[in-house]
Formats: sequence, C-alpha cells, structure tokens
Amino acid sequence: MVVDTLSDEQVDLLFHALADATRRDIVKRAIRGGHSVSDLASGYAMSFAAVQKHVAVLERAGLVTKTQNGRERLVRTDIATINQAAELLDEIEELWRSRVSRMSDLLALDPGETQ
Amino acid sequence: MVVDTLSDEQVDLLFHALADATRRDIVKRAIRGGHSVSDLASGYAMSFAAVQKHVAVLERAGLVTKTQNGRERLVRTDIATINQAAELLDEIEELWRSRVSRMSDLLALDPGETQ
DNA sequence: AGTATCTACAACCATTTGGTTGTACGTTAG
DNA sequence: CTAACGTACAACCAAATGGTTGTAGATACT
Repeated sequence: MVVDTLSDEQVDLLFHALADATRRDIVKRAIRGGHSVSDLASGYAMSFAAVQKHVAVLERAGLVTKTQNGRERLVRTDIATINQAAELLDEIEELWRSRVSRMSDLLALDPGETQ
Repeated sequence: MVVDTLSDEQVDLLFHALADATRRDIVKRAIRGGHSVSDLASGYAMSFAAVQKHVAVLERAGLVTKTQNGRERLVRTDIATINQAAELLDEIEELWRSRVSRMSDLLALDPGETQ
C-alpha cells in the first residue's frame, strides 16, 4: 500500500503545487477530465498564460496530466499523486502516534491529552 | 470529525510550510517536543537565523507552537494541523470517488479500474 | 557584576514566483 | 486558402522566498 520513496525535491514540488488556491481549484475541476486549458482558464480572473503556468506547475508535480485532443490539451487530475501526498501526512501522524505512546511521554501528559 | 473551514490563505500557508524538506524535518523532530530553536538549528547546515525563519513559517501555518522555558523556546508539532492538511487531501479523493462513480464515467473505464 | 547563551529582528542579497504582454506554431472551421 | 482558435514559450516586472550578517534584549551561569 505504500507507494513512496518520492525524493525531497518531488515532495517539495507536490506541496508547493498545492499551496495555491487557484491550483487546488484546478485539481478539483480536472478530476472528471475533459477540460482544456483554455476551458479551465475561462473560470479565473487572470490571463490564459497565467493559468497555463499553474497547470504546468501541477504537471511538474505529477498532480495532473495533459493529453492532446486535436488542438486542445485535456487536463486530468492524477488521483494517485494526491494519495501520495496524503500518505506523507499519514506517516507523520503515525510517527506522532508511535512516539507519544512511549511511557515517558504518557507520564508527562495530562490524562485527557493522550488523545 | 470535520474540523475545517480553514480559509484559502490558511491552506496556502499550510501547504507552503510543508513544501520544504528542512521544515518537514523540523515538524518530525518537534513531534516529541522539548527541542529549543537552537537545538533544532544545530542539526542543519545553515545559520541559526535561517532555522528561526523556518520555525516562524511553521508557526504561522499552525504546524508548531512555541512555549517559553527560561531563555529558550520549546518547539512542538501541532498534530491537529497535520490532520487538517490530510483531511483536505481526503476531500479531494472523496470528490474523485463520487464523481467517478457516475454512470458516464463507469462506462468509460476498464472493469478493474473502478477501484 | 560580568559573561555566555538563546532568541528576536532588521537589513541586505540572489533567486524564484506569479502575474503580464507579445509572438509563433499547429489545428480546425468557413 | 484564410481566418479563428488553442497552445507554447519568451521577455519582462513586482513581490515573495530563503539565505546571510549584524545588533539588541532576556535569561542563566560563575
């Protein structure tokens, strides 16, 4: 179930791509696929080229893929990459769970703070 | 179980804070707590001030908190914020699941590709 | 008291980001 | 063929990032 060993640089690209509201919106809109870049661009108050750059950032991060369809490029979200990002956070939570369960930590915590 | 309604700006801060290997490492090291800023700084090949800035970025994102202890500031990871980030990605995955389950999508997918 | 340690913060700098406009090229429609 | 559309990419610009050094204030040690 663990897909990982993304490099630090790849993880940087991943989270950086997600750190922008427009890009997160594009990811959601591209889940169904079938949206061209200009189709996506029409939904935002910025130039086509700006949206094109956002899509490129998402593409570099592996969050979307583009497939040519005539003169358009159809954008589709790669849900597996979203899943990898979620797993990275799960790993941190797992680390938290395992470390907090040590006796020394439990003794230092208030009774209600263990969960 | 849903904790959300983080603003777009807060989500930006969250993912941006996670988009740096040094900061992700600090988050992991600060899970147990008890590390001062200079303690953390000694582990990286950069100045104290640089690490201090990284901690400030994490603090603004709500990923760590600092508590004064004499002349030091002890840094501790706020696991709830990590959880919020994970939930944001889960929401996207949920969106994917719900949309992909529409008939029009199912018809276009290979039998084994629906899960 | 005097010194060393930990932190905060300002100033500075090179690079990256996120936006713009303009140009060029492939593809579709008349 | 010509015109319109969708895309790619370069050049440019202001602002943010990620690093540095230097200065100053609190706290602890002897």
